[in-house]
Amino acid sequence: MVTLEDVARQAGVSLATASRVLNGSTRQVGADLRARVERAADELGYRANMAAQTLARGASNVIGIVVHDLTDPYFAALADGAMRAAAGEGLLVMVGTTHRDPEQEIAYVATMNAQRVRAVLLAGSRVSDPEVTGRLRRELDRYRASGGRVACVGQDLLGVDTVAPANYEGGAALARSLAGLGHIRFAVLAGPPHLMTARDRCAGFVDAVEELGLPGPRIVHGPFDRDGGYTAAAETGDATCVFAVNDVMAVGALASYRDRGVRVPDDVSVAGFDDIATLRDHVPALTTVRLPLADMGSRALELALASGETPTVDHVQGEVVLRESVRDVR
Amino acid sequence: MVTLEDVARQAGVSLATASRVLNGSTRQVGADLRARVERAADELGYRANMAAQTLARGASNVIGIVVHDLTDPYFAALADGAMRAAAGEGLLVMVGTTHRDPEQEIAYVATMNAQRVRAVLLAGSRVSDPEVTGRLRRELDRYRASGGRVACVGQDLLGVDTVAPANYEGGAALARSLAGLGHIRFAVLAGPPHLMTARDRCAGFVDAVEELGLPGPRIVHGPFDRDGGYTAAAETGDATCVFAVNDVMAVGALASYRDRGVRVPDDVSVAGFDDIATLRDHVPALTTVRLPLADMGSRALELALASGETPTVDHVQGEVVLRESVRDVR
DNA sequence: CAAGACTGGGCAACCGCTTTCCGGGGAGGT
DNA sequence: ACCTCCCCGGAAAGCGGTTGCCCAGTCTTG
Repeated sequence: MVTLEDVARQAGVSLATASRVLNGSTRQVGADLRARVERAADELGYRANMAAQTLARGASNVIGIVVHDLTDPYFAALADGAMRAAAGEGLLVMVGTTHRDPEQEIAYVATMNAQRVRAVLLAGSRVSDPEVTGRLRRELDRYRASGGRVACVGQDLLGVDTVAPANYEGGAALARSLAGLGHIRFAVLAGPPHLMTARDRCAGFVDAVEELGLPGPRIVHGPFDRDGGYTAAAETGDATCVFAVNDVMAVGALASYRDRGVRVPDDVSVAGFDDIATLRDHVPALTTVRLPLADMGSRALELALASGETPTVDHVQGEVVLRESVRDVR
Repeated sequence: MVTLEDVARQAGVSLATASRVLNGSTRQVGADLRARVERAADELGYRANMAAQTLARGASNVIGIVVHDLTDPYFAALADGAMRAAAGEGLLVMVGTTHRDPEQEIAYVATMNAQRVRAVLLAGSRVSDPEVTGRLRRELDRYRASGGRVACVGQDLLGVDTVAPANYEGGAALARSLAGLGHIRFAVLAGPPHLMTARDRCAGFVDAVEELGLPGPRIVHGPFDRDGGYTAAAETGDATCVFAVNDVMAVGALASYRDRGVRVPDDVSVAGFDDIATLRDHVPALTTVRLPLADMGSRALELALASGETPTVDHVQGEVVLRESVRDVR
């Protein structure tokens, strides 16, 4: 393993000079020495040891991103946005996948803290359990106490910079659009009761429906993924319009109806949430609420890096996109 | 920032003892001191500084994964498999996204080397340019010279442990299946000419078609993504069966045909490659060649960590999955 | 009961790099 | 010709841990 000392010796200069040449410094180094050092480094195949550099500088150039599930396009898009922004700042990215286990999320914050990453991004829904949230907050505080920066994409529950998708408002806007098409009997594939994102989207939808004087939607809980949507879709009763709280569940629901010979949108209309890019070619095209996921990811990184005294909360509005999976029944 | 020294002082023990208690060691520490140290660490909110630990131990617990594009479900699945395996080994993951730029890939290897990661996984197709491959190899050699381990998912071109999907054979098997259904005039949406994965799949398909004595398929080049498939599908002429070299392109092709009123599979049959999970509910269901992506990712990590003197090459066979996007024309 | 084998605690060297501080030499000013 | 200032090179003190080694005390064991 080639060290800076090897390079310095080979070039016949001091450690200090070699360091200044190779790893940047405010100080100048004479042209001849500089060339000698560079040549030596090249010949020896020197690569700076970042661990040593981080230790000496007291600051790393790594950020951490903690996501629930990278194979879920929602998180992939979010992470991609954040990673692009990070690359733009010359930062490396360490990714932790919790597979939806809140304990894992806490553990990852501790780990990222140990890594002394410059910032941590928490992507993904909070859960409603205040005990878990409390422990997460404590771990975050511990991290921030030693100079770490944190941002979160999701609910503003952690007292940190947050990019908060307007889940409630998005659900409500969608409900109003669907009611505007003449739908009256709704059902919601509501996901898990403890997941805030699912809850907020569902609540916005239900409240809006009720404000319009329509009968309250039938709520069907279940997992937050494709299979959850598939299963839950079997219990939507006589609803003419079904809202799945995310696109992946909506696609599951569509598959379920298809398998059971229920036509969409003729027999039942289906809408989702997120507007996942990979799903845009689905047939029938999915009505949904579009969220600018990549922007949200990069925005979260910006917030984290810039974070000042009082946390900033950015509310991101979704945009209802009507497509052929819902029918106009007026 | 709380250091081990702070903990040791607060607990009234030496640095060595505190280290042995908190960060593991073969040496025993008496129960009372151990308790004192643990309490002090907890009170102070101590987190070991991994940079220091890495430096002192001379080995980090981080691995690097370099992918082309995380929002492409192919890479997401691969990365997820590798990350699960890494988590099982107690390793952290640093992810680099090249956005399909080979120079970026080389740069990331250098960076991962600087980070002294335990292993680097290179996921994704090689390109046919030998100059670029040569530079990548040199960078990898430099990394391995200092004890780094490397594995690759893709073509066995780097002289490292490799998980090699049988792209050529998969393309050929698919061709034989499709010909078996009575198809005669084929077209291939072949992706970019320089991308080995695209090339191999295409070559396998073409060779198999010709071996069967059928007319050579029409080859349409274009980008490796959804839009590439969409555009290329406009030029498939009178082919009755179209092979897109990956699922994402195939979905683009399906969209193109739909937009132009060409019915699939009635007017034209379409097949892809990879069997992307997110796309399994597509309508019509896509005929494809299934690759066990998550397993390939975790396998690559295993290979890298275990890597011995001579590189191992694992060939992974794909499995043809016939679904409704192709028609039996016999 | 003495001697050797363990146990467990602490000192200090070291991991590889950054950066402060010091000093020598050349340029510019008077 | 002398002084000052600036420029640039090097010595050395950290950064926060790990670990080899020494040593005192306790446990066997003949």
